[in-house]
Amino acid sequence: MARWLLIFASVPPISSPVPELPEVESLRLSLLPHLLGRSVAAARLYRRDVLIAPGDPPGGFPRQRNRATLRPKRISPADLLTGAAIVSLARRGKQLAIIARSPRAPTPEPDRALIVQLGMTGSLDALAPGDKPDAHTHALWSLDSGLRIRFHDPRRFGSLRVFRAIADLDAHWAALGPDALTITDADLHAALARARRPIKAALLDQSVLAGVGNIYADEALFLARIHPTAIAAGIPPANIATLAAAIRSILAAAVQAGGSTLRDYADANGAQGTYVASHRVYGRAGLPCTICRSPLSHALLVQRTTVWCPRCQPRPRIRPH
DNA sequence: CTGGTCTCCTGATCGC
DNA sequence: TGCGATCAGGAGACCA
Repeated sequence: MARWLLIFASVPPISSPVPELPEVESLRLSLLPHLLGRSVAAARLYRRDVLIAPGDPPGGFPRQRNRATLRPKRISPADLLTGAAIVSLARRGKQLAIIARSPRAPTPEPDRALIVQLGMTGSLDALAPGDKPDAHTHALWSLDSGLRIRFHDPRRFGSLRVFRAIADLDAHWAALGPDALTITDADLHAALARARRPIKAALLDQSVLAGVGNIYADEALFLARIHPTAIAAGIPPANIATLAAAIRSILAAAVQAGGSTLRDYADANGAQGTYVASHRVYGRAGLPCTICRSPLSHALLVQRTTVWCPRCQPRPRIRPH
């Protein structure tokens, strides 16, 4: 029993209300020791609409009102990794890939993968022994170790994506921009060079840069003192370099914080998620800027709440052609 | 091709 | 106390 508790306690739910790159990376790191080398003894799918498989209708499967245990046609048990051995966990942007090898794979190389996309409210965590999957549990994997991992997502913006070959996963990820955690000045400059739209919109586009969401976009722009509506391609290279550095440092700090959350949680004091990112602008509209004390501005940009400091992030002057 | 808008979904919060 | 309205947001569909 003690062993069970130890395993369970070290696979915590993610800490942030909205999983972005740091939360996914923390999740990946926390899952590694439990999943690597393990085989999937059984997998169960409760909602077909969270799964995206080759050949599915464009726009995804019809939304399902009620939860049910499924043995869906056109999906083999192997698609959910049943019987496969987990070889590695990879991340690109906010996507987490479970890479596995089927028992009778023709080569020793991994031959399939499952991408977990957490969306807004998704999580991947251990189901405590004795607990039953609740209404928001959409998939459940039982490992040969006895550990049960669930995909939990109340709002169902998340998804599971099936890949029957590693080449297909590579192709899927090739459509994403460079990973934000290690973005270089040159790569960010190249990614934004032809973007004639507000920098905030470009940063949120995963095909431009993979891993930045609404929270970190605002935080990085604040740190780099760039106005969110500045046209991306018109931002001077020096400022783009500052922005790249801001993105890297903010994300890296948040990944570290995820690690500290892990340790806090292992203390079993119930204070899981005690780390709350010290946001400078996100969620602080109208409050004083932490640098100049001006009230922070806010507006809707690309359908997203956007907060910035009108003094620290001055609106760029329109440059004539 | 690019970029802007709509839509999916449900828990939390707010006003009356 | 209750209940309806509103909001939040990732990313794919869709359209100009």
